[in-house]
Amino acid sequence: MSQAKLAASEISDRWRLELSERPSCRDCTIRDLVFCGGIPNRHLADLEAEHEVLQVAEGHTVYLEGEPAGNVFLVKGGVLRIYKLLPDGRRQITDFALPGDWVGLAQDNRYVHSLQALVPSTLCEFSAGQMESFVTRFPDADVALRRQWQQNLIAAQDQILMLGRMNPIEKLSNFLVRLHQRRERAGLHGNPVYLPMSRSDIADYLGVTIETVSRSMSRLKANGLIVPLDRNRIQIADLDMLRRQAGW
Amino acid sequence: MSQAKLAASEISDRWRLELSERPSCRDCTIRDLVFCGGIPNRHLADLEAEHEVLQVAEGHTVYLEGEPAGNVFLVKGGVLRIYKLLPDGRRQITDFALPGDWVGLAQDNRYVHSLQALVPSTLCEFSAGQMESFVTRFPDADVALRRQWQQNLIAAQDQILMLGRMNPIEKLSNFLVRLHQRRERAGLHGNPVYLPMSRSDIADYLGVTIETVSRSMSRLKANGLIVPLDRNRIQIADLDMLRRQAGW
DNA sequence: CGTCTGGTTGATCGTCTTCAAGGCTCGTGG
DNA sequence: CCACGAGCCTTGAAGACGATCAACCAGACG
Repeated sequence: MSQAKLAASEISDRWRLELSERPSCRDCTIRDLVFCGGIPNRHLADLEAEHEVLQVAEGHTVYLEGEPAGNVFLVKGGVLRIYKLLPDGRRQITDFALPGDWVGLAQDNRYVHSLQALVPSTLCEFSAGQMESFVTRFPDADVALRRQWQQNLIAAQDQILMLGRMNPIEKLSNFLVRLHQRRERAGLHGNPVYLPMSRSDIADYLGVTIETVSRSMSRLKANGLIVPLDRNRIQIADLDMLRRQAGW
Repeated sequence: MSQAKLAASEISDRWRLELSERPSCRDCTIRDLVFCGGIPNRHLADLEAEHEVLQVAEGHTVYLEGEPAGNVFLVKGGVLRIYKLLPDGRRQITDFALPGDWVGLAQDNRYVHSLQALVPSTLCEFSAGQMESFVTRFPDADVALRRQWQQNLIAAQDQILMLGRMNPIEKLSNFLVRLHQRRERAGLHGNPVYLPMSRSDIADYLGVTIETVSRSMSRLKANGLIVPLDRNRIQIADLDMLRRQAGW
């Protein structure tokens, strides 16, 4: 088993799949979303041979900010939190990584943030060299990859506006609307919105406390904009109004 | 004159330089900083022919969020503010563009933010087609450009942490330290820090009010961390302490 | 059935915003 | 050369909003 290659502490919550254990890239559900779509079918064997598939358990930290970098990851399934910490422990979640997202941003060969699985997740793992090789061999993959980075930057700028200039109600509305539209774009239906993350995660994403998240949620509910179904699922009752509050 | 090509309203504060008026790319002071460095000397004539050089006056808006996009710009000289607005007029400055920076991020062929000159500025203007052509012809330029986008994303994540989790003193410290190091990296000396922007710009960058910026500035001064020389120049007296407050 | 965890709600506190006044600098005109 | 005014910045006082502290609730699990 491939698990034998890994350190003892990692065995339980992180392992690589052997080639034989992996479904073919041909059947990958997110292939069209990402750069792999830019790689012709006849080269799929290359693609499959030149990356690992990593399976991680809930709560597992894939990498920590400051660790020596080298690999980039494509989220194939699951949800992960991307976050940064201040020395005293304050945490800011910069994004939630969903299927189709790239993670592994590094500077001076160190990861610039930490990555942790919120639910059991599957990641395609590429070395920097492999990535470089792909983009030079397949121009379409290059274009797709650049577009992906730009998307990330656009999303980051939206979040900057949200954090800098919105009040908690607007922040939460914005968050729900974006989760909604992200799922719609991925071809799933976005209503009800599925929230795999805890209130504490939402708080650290919105730059407020958990109590404020809770109160804002209650107020959106009282105003008839949302109907919480359970802890992790929220029905949007008035998308237009929610959108307006979110600054759109 | 090239000014004749432009609409009357634009004549006074925006004009393109004729080829003959422009200094050669060979002598460009920022060439090594950016993708142009990836274009061999023997192809410099191509580079020069395939872009415009745009000169804009202080206060001029290069483009507005939502406008039809198409061109990207490389800042050659000057300082500009990149910002987004909420419907009710609240403004968030996502970044200040300095020489060597790329601007012109678009989605669905619309600019995703607005760009306005803080001081008279010079921009190299490329059409999307020209950029595409460059990156396919010159792999080094492609790599440099991708690195640039990643840098922008890293900076955006830093700002997300700053906006979400820091108090005003920490935000301002962070801002000053980053301005300092940005100048040092560009080969200039960063002390005293030069602040071409108004308090109102700083406030909209940090996500606070101008009064809070002013008070924080006074407090940093009272604590002996900085010595304001004049409105636009600040001597850093204790960089280490400032760094620590900035979360580093 | 009791405990534990995560979430909600209430009361109080502190910080940043808002509102207001005054100071500094610089350009303009007498 | 100085008076004046405009714009920008600073400082003070009051108020509001979100954080903190604390109690309580609901569901999961032993």
